[in-house]
Amino acid sequence: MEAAGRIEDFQHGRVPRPVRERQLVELGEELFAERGFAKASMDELARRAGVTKPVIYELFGSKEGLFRACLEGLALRLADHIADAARAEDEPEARLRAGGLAFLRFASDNRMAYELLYEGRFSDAAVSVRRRQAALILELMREMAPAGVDSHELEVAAHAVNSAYEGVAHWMWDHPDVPVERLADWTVELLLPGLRRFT
Amino acid sequence: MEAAGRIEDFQHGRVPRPVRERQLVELGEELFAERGFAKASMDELARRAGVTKPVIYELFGSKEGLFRACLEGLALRLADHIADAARAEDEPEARLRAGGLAFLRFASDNRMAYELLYEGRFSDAAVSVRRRQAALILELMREMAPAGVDSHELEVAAHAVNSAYEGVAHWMWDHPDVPVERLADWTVELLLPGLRRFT
DNA sequence: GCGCTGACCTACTCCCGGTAACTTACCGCC
DNA sequence: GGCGGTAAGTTACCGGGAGTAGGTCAGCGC
Repeated sequence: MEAAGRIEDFQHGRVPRPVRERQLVELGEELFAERGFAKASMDELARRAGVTKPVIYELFGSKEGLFRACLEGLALRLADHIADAARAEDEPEARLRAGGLAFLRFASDNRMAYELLYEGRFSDAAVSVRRRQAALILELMREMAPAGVDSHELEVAAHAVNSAYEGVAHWMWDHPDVPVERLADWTVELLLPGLRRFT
Repeated sequence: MEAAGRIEDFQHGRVPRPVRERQLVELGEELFAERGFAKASMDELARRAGVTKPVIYELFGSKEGLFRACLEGLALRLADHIADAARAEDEPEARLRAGGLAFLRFASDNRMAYELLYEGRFSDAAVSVRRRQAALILELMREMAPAGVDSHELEVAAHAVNSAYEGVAHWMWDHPDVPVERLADWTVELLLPGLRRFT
């Protein structure tokens, strides 16, 4: 009987499936980010959502299914963020710098979300996230690559670039005092010379 | 009373703690490699070792404790493998190629062990493994870097190089037909130009 | 022989992912 | 308006795995 009504109250009682789904994904992202995959419990998610477990299992099939659904949104947000930043530039160097900076900013501002994306290399979910990121970079590179470049070599370069930035992100978390722009510059200086061949 | 006697039989009955410890770490590495951390069960390890669970918990405290102990050995082996290969060369380019090749070979020949090392970025165990690998590369780079190079920049480069190779390893698993030497060459060509500054 | 210590086991507890079977609110239709 | 049918949700459970309390049993010093 409160006038207030917290957000969750909107979803109390019976609600169409797609709404429940979005709500659960949202709460799932929070919970997984707080606790990590292993320590997040489905019972707790159910409690937070004001629902019982079978509802979640009806919608997502399993804990991993829910996790995938949560990753989906995160991965899309990250990829869009990077693609937008990179495509705003034309020159290869500016593209690399802008894309890399966007990535590092995302990792810096959404550390929990980022780590969620890569939790468990063994899980094919994380593997597919990495593949998609590399595919994005590959696409961006292909838009500028001259004809005659070996396709496999380009793919390998894309994977290497992607992972190199991941490594930089890890260093960044250990050194929060170093400005992200400087990191982006260093990484460009390291990678660009070897990438000139592809432009 | 069999003449045969499988290896485990040596450890049956009462045995000094350090021996049990080594045996459990060894069997643990196998089990974790087979199933991954999450799906490996302590009951099964106990069964394989011919011991009961409390023995394991007495020695390692928790499942994660055992996991750490297993990682320790793996990480050391990997690091030694790379350091030996790299230090056998003098020229920067040859070092990078040799070290990188050693890494890729390890990842190729011991995929399970490798993935074990990085299972779960969130787990601080994996994070510390990555840090140590980067530290090794940093050390190798420092042995050749001229004075006056910014220390932070060198560290970032080491992390980037390390992770770049991780990314290449992932691509490699998706393309087992491509010879590892070619991958090593491509990666050297990509990274070396940007590293010349540090040599 | 006697007790003490170190190696090991029995027999649990609790938590968590997952499920089978049942109940309730709502919506269209006569 | 009431009445079925279905979408939405619940209760009450199972199995398995991490972790533990407390007991057993062999050997060694004395």
